[in-house]
Amino acid sequence: MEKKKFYMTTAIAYTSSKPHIGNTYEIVLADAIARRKRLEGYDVFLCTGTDEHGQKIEEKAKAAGITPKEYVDRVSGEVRRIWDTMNTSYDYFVRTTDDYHEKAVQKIFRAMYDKGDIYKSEYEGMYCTPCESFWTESQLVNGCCPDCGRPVKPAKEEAYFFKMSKYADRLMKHIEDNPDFIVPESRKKEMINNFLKPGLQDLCVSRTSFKWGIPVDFDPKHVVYVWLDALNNYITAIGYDPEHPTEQFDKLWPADLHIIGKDILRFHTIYWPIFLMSMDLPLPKQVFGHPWLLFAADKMSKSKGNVIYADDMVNLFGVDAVRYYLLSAMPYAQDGNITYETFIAKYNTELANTIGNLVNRTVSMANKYFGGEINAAAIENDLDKELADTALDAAKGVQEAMDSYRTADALGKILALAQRSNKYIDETTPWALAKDEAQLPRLKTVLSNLIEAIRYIGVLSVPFMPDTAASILAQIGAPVDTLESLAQFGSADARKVGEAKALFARIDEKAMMERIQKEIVEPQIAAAAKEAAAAEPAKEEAPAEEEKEGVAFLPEITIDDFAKIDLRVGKILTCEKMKKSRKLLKMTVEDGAGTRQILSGISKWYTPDDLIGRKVIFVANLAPAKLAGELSEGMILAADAGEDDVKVMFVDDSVPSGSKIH
RNA sequence: GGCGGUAUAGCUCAGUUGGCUAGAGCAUUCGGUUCAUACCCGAAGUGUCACCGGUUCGAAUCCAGUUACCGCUACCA
Repeated sequence: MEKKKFYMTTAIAYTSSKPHIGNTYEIVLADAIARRKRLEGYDVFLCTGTDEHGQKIEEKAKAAGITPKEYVDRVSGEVRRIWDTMNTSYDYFVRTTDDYHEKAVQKIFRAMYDKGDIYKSEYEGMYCTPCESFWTESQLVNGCCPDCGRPVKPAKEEAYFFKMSKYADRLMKHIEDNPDFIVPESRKKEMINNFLKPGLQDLCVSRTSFKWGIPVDFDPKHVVYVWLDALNNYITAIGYDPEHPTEQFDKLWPADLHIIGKDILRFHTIYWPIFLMSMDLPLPKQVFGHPWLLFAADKMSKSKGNVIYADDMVNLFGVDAVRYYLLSAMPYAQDGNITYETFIAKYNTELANTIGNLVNRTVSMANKYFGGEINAAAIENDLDKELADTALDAAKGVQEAMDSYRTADALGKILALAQRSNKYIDETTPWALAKDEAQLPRLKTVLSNLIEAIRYIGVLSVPFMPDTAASILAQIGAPVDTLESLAQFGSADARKVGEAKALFARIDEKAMMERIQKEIVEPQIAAAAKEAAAAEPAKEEAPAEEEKEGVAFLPEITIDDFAKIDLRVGKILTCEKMKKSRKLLKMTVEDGAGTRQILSGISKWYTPDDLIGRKVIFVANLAPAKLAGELSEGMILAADAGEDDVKVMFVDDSVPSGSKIH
């Protein structure tokens, strides 16, 4: 009988910098699901890869003094190395700079154009380079990108647009008809309420402002928008070609599961399905937007020395321990935490003490008492029955949990079996049985049952901790690792077990924390400080994302241009939080001639009390604008004082209101 | 402002369609055991299940409102 196919993908990693452990979570999650599906008998194809185009990369490469291709080759290689370090069993690694991908995307673009779904028009607005996004004037925050807060440049370009609205109704219907299309549920609501219900805007799908992308073949000064480029990896990787159908594509598509981070759900549940509709291709069956892994609920940041990289963790603790943590500590629909302390605690109690020690003590006893000879498991009393039931329950529970990709629940079932097995040892006291010749048959049964329970643990662990599972199965001499062998407790034959070998060495927390401090935290802080100190554009190492664009200056202007701006000193007379807005403060400012109302988006950093009575500089001749229903007649000057920090420019109280600033 | 989510033991979290004295793991205290990686097993707990009303024989669970935090989104100079 032919095996049922299961095509799944991860998002492709953007090659702007090395992925930290939060990014790595995704491929490990996907790998665990893939391995489990294989165990269940599916013909699984897991695809992952790297997303390598875009202006951001073009600029990073320039800063590094190499070509974009050299740059992405390096980062893509690094991504792949980490994926391999994590022992992930992807079947294919796609790169958006691969020749076949680029050609296919060009054909897809042309087909959409020919069909009338893509049309040529003009795009005008403010452009944020790092975010690769256009913004309207009104979207800007303090004249900067609302997403990242960095400066934007005015830009106008001829561009191609995709008619999103054409397919909106069909997409809405699809989402309604297929309740499992978007999971978790809460994410689905965000997509429907924020995008589909208000109505979709046409999407700009080409750029002329930079070169590093896939050229539109019939209009080569344009490159294809990164998302229209990147999303198509899911079909080009398996051989999609609009002109020449391939057997592999016909077999694998539609994808059964796209695993992505919750932050890019919009692209995968709105744009991607619509692109597919335009191509007359079936939609993927499910998109799972997983949560993110956070460092102790704090954002990871190099300057704090708390960026955790997967390879560092693997060096310290071993690949399976890291996989175990990622897969067991993440809640299903909420962000999870990781700290070195919680990692070590979980490692010691669950892996070393509960599972590792169970295997070790059991195999040791089998060798000690019977030279490793054991029988098939046998149920002789209630204790045996309970152990067997727990094992069968674990097999069932893991299946159920994995049907909805709840790896934490699945691992919990495995752990529970290990705990029950340890208890079984206490209840049956093998060391006491060993002292009585007449009890030896019973002792053998006890050990055989234990080994059988451990076999369940081994087989069930295969998708999560492949090496550990293999070691467990080798130690107990169990050749089988199929799910069928778990249908009945005691299905493994009498045999000889192998040597006992510790699976997870216990960690001395104090010593380990000192080592981490010295080997990881301190060097990281030092490196960050060095990077910050070298305010010069970095050359060798790619600069950290945060500090990249901050110092870019705007184009030169003349003194006449400057003279157009009427800067004045004003005293804030009243100030209050605006009910309708989270960011805005409404204030009355004495401007020398009278008073005026000014709104400012600084309520995150200042309370009204901080401002009332203070003198500030404001732009007096800025065209009034209506914000959140209120009029703003000017703009208070404030500085971006750092990442997510704003400081208002206060003026000495001796300066009269209305004073002009030169 | 709109939409959504979360608030449960010191910590991290489970709690399915409302049903007995509200759970698990870690940490804490006490007891047991010695095969094993100073490990394992047992016991003891502590909770106004965010707050306030309501529906119900009965609510952590359903409904209305309030507060706090988070996410998405929006025309916030």
